[in-house]
Amino acid sequence: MTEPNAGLPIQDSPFARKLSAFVRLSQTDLAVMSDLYRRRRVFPVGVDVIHQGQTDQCAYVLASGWACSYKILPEGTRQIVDFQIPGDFLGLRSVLFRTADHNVEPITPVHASEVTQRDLLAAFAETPRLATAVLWAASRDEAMVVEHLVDLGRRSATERMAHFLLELGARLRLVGMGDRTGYLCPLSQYLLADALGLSAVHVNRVLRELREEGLVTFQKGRVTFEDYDGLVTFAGFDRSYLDHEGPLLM
Amino acid sequence: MTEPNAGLPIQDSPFARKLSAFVRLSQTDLAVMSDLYRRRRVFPVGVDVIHQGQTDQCAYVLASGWACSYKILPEGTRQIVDFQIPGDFLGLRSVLFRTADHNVEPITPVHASEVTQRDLLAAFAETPRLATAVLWAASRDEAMVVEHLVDLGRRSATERMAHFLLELGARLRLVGMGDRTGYLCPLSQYLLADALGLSAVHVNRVLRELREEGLVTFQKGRVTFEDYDGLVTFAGFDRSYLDHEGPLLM
DNA sequence: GCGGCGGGCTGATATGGATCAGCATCCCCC
DNA sequence: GGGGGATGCTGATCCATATCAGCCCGCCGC
Repeated sequence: MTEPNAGLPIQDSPFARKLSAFVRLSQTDLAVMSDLYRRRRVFPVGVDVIHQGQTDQCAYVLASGWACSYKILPEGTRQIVDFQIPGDFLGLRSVLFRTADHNVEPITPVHASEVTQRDLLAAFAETPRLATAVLWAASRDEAMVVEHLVDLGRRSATERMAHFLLELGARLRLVGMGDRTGYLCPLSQYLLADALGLSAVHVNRVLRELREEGLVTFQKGRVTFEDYDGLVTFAGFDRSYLDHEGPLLM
Repeated sequence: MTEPNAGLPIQDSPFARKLSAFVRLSQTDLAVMSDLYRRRRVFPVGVDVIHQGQTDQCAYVLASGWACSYKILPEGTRQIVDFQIPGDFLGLRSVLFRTADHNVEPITPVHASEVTQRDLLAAFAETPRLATAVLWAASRDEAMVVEHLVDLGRRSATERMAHFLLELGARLRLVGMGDRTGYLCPLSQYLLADALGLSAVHVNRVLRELREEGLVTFQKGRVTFEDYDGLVTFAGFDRSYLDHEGPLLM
């Protein structure tokens, strides 16, 4: 397999693009970031990136591919907490805990850069602006989990799916992997079910319903928005927690 | 109203007690913390501490009383994301966003110390160890939200309630407000319903069920564990995400 | 060329929890 | 001392979603 975006200038990496939505990154920031990108690793499907209960994990920045973080329950079912796309951290939270409290598993083959606790703190010391940006990224991750929690607690299955597809679209657009018309999406209906707290059967029916309503189509690995504004209204989607209009910190 | 724990030495404050579960705090750390505690405010029930959509919010450290953070949905219902008890941050996440993405409302009268973004970054510069501790506290908050998400996604109403009561108990014990036999709890069944994604009616039935099973009793503002180990098993509760055995960082 | 398997799809039936309606108690305020 | 607003509690009914069962299709390995 060829290394995706190997020759990409650092400011065009998904990670830099995402952080740029929050702070304006200087040449120094970019150089330090470039350093973080050094230790590249590849995870094929089936090899966990982070394993629940394991100690002394390090974190990763996802360069290409899709992953998901999840928790396993005693009965054997699982709850997917979130999906990760290029530019996202994998296991940032678990760096601070003695043992990882969740799993991260690749959905497609994954290229990721290893970041140890030491690397991160060193980078922070060098450019505090980057520290702020990373803290922002972590806050954004938490905001997404909160929104996901609202999904599960108070939205119907159909609203939940609509909201989820919109959020994913907005995130992908931020790193240049989709536009207002839709995006490529490697998630199976089983994965959606594990994420949305539904059964796979019901995911199928909900997708059909959204398709028949003329709102979104999810077929053959592509999500196509047929009526974006209608979908936003239906889902009660407010993207303000995902970015700002233009960088905040200069 | 008299100021609760006004004369309390700083190392006995709930905030210090909680952070001590993670790092060993030096005299300097405690002094800087004492400084953060300076600007005290009081919020009676009915006055929001943080208001969704408002800009330039600051955060607070809760000194006494209970609060809850929640999101309002277009239809008028709400989802409570978490309850805050003494020692917890209020709105830490919203300091980094231009506008707050959630509400925080007192459940009982609340005493809290105001912390601005500037205060926080200044304190971090002074004692990096405190920065790590705060980052840990934030990670722990996120871990709790994640566990809450698993509650809503994959646990039955009864397991969910059991898990919730256990988690709350463990948190309260960490700040000295409860023990293995139980704790005082000012939450109404309506609040529980908004948090657990249930109807108030069903909350009532679930509590009855747990009582009749001889696991927990929640009556007259007190939660009493009748069979702690049984409850832990029933809920699949693993408290490892809430603390460590002894401080990690020396 | 065929068997196995993952994934999408669908109908029938079961069920957990919502919703609606109403009563009892306590407490606060007039 | 009486009225009204929270809060707790309970029964009856309804509905969203789970569960079970099975089919079809395309892909991969042998």
